[in-house]
Formats: sequence, structure tokens, C-alpha cells
Amino acid sequence: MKLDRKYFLRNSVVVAEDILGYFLICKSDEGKVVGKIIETEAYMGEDDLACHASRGRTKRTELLYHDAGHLYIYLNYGIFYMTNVVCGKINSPEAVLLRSVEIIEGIEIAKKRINRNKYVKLNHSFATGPGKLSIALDFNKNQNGLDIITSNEIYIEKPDNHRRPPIVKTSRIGVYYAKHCKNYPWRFYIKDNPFVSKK
DNA sequence: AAAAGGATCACCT
DNA sequence: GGTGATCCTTTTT
Repeated sequence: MKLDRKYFLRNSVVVAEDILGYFLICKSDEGKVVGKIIETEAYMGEDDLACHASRGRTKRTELLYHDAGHLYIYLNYGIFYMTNVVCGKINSPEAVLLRSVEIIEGIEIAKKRINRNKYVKLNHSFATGPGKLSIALDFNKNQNGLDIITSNEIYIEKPDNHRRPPIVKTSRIGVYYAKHCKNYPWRFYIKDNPFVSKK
């Protein structure tokens, strides 16, 4: 069942954990690609020094303050797009970063996208890590701000037979600069899953 | 106009 | 475990 806006109105830490195992669906001219969500991170509020909103409300972070259920996509390292879903109430800047998926449909389309990208290599677990995930699902600045509740092309659904998987909570990746926030246990992944980006 | 900073990746040991 | 490559956006002068 497709998720409604109420689902994302909750705290991003809650959503990041709950959404593991759900299906991310992306249709485009190239076809349909479906990824099972394996790994996420929560970024929450102006007090979270790892969150973009910690530097205040700017043109870039404006989206985080708006309605939940929209994509927040930005370029990092000048090369990679990071794909997030905005969570929480209006004026509460929160998001869930999608770090890794297991491609369960449209694998040839996803491989083709990885192959034509200059910065990544196709290997056995090719949609692991937020940069590669965005390439495999063709997320870029064109989808920034897209509403995944009303869209029929890009959305998330709870599988019919969903059971809550065993989950590992740990600290977030790449936020070494975030002082006391860097060790917050806001990274979640499905235990023992081969598509987790980093141990 | 210039500088600095990355929510990464691939490859190495 | 660690390092270097990469180049766009944001911030500062």
C-alpha cells in the first residue's frame, strides 16, 4: 500500500527505522525500477549539527521546513546526489536520507545507469551508498521538491506481506565534523543484509 | 571574485 | 582501517 502524508509527519528518527524493508518505486521513460530500502539515516532539526538546517533557514534548506512527503535532493562533493524524504511537521526541519536499496525490479535499467556514470563502478552490490542509489534510481536535482504522496511516478509503498525486519542502530556516516551529534545512533539498517553500504 | 567545504567512492594495505 | 580524486554549491571577502 502506498504511504500517505501522515506517515511522514512523524519524527524522522521514527520514520527512518520504520521504513526499512519498504519499496521505493520509480517510473521513468526508461522503465520501472523498484528498490527495497535497506539502510537509512535520520537528520533532525536545527540542533542536529549534521543536518543542513543547523546553519539556519536558507534557500537550500527551505524545503526541509515545508510539508512532509517531499524529496530533498542535493549535490554533494560536487558529484553525487543525496536523496532524502522530508519528515515531521511544518517548520520542523527533518529528513530521512536513503542510503541503500536492494534492486528487486528493473535491475537492467539500474545497471545501465551505473555503467554510464563516470564516477562509480558496477559491482555485485551496486545500489549501496547514497550516491550510487541516486544514480541507480536516476534521482537528481530535477526531482528536488517532488511530492511522493501525490506522484504516480515516484513513491514508497509498504509491501503486502511486510514484517518488521531485524534492525541495527548505529552512528551516521561521514558526519565526523558534527561535534557532539556525530555519535547519535540515527543510522538504521537491516541486520545481516548484504546490501548495507558500510559495516 | 575567491575560498572552502563536503550526508561519497574506489582503491590500497 | 586509511587515502586521494572529484567539482558544484555555499559562504565569505
